[in-house]
Amino acid sequence: MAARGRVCSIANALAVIGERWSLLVLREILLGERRFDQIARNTGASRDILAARLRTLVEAGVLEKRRYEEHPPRYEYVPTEAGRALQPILLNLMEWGDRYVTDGPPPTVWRHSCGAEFHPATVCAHCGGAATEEEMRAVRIGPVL
Amino acid sequence: MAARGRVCSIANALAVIGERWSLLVLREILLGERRFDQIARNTGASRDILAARLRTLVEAGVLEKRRYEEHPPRYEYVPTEAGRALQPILLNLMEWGDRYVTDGPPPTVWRHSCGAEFHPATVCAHCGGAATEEEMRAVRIGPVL
DNA sequence: CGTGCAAAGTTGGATTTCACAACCCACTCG
DNA sequence: CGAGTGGGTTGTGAAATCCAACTTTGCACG
Repeated sequence: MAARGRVCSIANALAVIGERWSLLVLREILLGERRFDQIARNTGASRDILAARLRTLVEAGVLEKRRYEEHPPRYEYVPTEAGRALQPILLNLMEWGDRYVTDGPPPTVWRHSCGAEFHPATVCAHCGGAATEEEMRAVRIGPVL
Repeated sequence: MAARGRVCSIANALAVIGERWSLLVLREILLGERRFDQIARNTGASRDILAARLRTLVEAGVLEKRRYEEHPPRYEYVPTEAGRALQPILLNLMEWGDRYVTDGPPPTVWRHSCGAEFHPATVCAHCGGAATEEEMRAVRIGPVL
């Protein structure tokens, strides 16, 4: 792992969930899939890579591996708090993909409890105001090593 | 490129910005860096990979390559609208990394115009309500091919 | 008993990507 | 002239990925 470049939590986050397939695995987990075969089918990842990714996500504390059957031993993967906290990232990725990459209508659609079709907006957690570039300024930026 | 797996804008988005270094390049661009050497230094990516990433991001319409000097020819990379629309994703990634990965205090801190230290919250764009799992339900989910 | 099926992986080998250093070219500066 | 800078390309070797096949532990049928 390169220790070079800017000291940055984006880089640190990507070291955990930035490898290929990791976020698609999380997508399936947060859609409710918990089993190896199902995750393999729904993501398209090959089984060896999937096994490796699940291991690193468990080690990183994003998923928990739990035995749900003794004989024969069978396992499921459930999200930890850190795993559930990735949902905003996935929602924003989906929105961006819908807008700028996917041709045609969005493949997946959510509805919010307010009745409207759900689209994410990222706002200031304190005041609820928009998080545009003009509204924000960097107080401190991680240095480059 | 696997055409397998679920039809999903998250997968489509990751096909564009999910390769290694792509999001760190975007981070630097959105921090205001525009030049090849500076992006190389600040991300830690090797120059050959960086050249490849910049090419694919330009082809995907996320960045624009612009000549800013004729003799000798010099280029800068500026974000398109699609590139600027990635900011919420980066802010949420930073927040998640601060909380669950980075040891110690956040390396980078923003302040919102309301005066508070900035932390992102993802809400329903229509009503402003929280985007928790209980508040949302999937109307349609992309099929698995 | 033998065959088939399922879940959750592991193994071996080919292919692709990545990393690192070195090099190139067009200029500018001293 | 020689050194430095910006923006890359090339060559080589290491690492990661893909794919298909195999393994293990058990259940269910006939």
